[in-house]
Amino acid sequence: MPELPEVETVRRGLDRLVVGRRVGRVEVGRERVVRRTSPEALIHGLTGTTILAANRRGKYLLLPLDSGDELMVHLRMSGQLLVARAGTPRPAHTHVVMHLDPAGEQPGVGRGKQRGGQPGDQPGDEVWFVDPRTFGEVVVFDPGNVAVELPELAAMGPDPISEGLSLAQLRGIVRSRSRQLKPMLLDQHVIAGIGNIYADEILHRARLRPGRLSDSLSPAAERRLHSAIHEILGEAIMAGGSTLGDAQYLDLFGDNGSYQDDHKVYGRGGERCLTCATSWLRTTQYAQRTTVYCANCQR
DNA sequence: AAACAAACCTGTGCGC
DNA sequence: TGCGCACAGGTTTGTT
Repeated sequence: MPELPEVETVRRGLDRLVVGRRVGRVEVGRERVVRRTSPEALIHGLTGTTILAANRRGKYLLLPLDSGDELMVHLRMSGQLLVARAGTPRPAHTHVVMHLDPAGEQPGVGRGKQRGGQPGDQPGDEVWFVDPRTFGEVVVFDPGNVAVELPELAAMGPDPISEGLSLAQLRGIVRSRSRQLKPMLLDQHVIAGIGNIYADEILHRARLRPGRLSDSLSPAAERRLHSAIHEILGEAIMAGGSTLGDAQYLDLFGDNGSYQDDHKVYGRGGERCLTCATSWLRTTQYAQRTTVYCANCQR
């Protein structure tokens, strides 16, 4: 489900509510979501640690811990990260639960107000990892050994938001290979964070067809692609991401995004193009993914 | 090097 | 109402 804007929205929620908090008890339900290591490794790696930051690279959430290890969460297609007061009934498919000590108990590290009560005088919060399809995963890894423990991180392309992607950089990327633009945008080794929704929206904004070869762009077209990547991702983050009809994507607090209301092509196959108002949007396939584009606007 | 297919799972919506 | 099929935001792996 979630692409860069959705993961970024979750990251901001973690930054507000989870960073600076100490992890108490950890529960693991289905082992599949900790398949990279084991339930014991996750529980041992998290229990008693304090979360120092909430970072994101592409669709990966990376939370450094005061132990020196790092927590990685990937939502894949149907994963959600939600916070709730301890004791709140959990939804189906809740596979990992992290109990957070009450806020304000950590001297020195706390971000929120030090609310001066005794530890334990209020229920702590819980962070839930919920994932019906169990494609997502949760792992504690050693960042000093990332090439072995999370090799895909080391091989990932630049993240346009968290790391930046200059026009010169994008020119280097598109000219150094001859790839169809849609599969290229989806390839996390090339640029990190773009998925099926935003690839289509970016190409429509840039007025480029999904099948155009990356090394066939004019300098002006390269500029349009560069601008579109930043504009679309930026607007989507401002809107809190896209929540589709099935409401699978919700942020940390259970709220939906609103960028779905601004989609110009995704999910609109067969409709008239909103931009040119003359052509009908075509649905086709690239990289085994449904792709919608306007043959009039996009060349 | 790049394109393609299948695989990993569960839920939902649609046609019959 | 019930059943079967197609399809879904992602990524990896193995083949052409």
